[in-house]
Amino acid sequence: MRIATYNINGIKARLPRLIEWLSETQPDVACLQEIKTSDETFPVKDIEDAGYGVIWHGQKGFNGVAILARGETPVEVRRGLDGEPEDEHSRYIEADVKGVRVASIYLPNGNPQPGPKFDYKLRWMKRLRDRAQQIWAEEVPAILAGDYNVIPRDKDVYSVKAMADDALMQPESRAAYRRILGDGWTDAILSKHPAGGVWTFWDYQMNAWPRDAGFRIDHLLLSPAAADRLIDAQVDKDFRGREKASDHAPTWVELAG
DNA sequence: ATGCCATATCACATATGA
Repeated sequence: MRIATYNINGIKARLPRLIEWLSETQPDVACLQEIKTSDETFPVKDIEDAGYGVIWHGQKGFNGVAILARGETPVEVRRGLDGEPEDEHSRYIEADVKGVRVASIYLPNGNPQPGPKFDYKLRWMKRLRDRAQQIWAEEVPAILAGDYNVIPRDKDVYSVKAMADDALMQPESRAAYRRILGDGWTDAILSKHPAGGVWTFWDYQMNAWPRDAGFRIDHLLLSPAAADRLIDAQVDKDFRGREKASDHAPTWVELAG
């Protein structure tokens, strides 16, 4: 069973690419981020016509997450995180699908730092960890997948110097990510590619894609019951090079069974 | 400090992104 995460940077602009990716790679479950559309305007019919059931948590103009499942509709468990009722960003949706608990996560970018956006990022990461601990206590196979906007290690970025002041690799961002891993979650790409040099994002600017100047910010975190079934973890890098591509590439895990 | 590119919206200018 393959479970993927894909920040598509606008589902309307990316719809042909999304349908093509679903058709070519046939993921069993796909977590999307940055759908950038309201609940009312989500292209549910196009996705159903491609053979997928879907739940989504939209927002006009930016943010927005969804979970797709081949041949069935995910059973929603919750949308949004506790701890900050005034937070109206659509960044989290969670469902039970094909025997696995799956979350689609769009973690705040946090730039510029320092500042209120960075503070929001760190608060959001604490709220995510709180939810992850609740899921952990349920002892279900679980995958927390999405755009974490965190470069975990220096080996996960093309240039430490170029990104040194970016919110994505500040010590506080890394520490918050490490605390979640410290609770026992397995970073699937890290576990299969410990040497690093695996990118999931390439900026549209500064010729980043042709230079292969990327970094790793899209992550799949596995609970022990899911990690026990981990066969492979990869990036569909090819899709970053196509016409009208997202700046992220699809990233996925293959689980036994 | 800003633009570089891209997507979006009360669209020909501005917010957001990473």
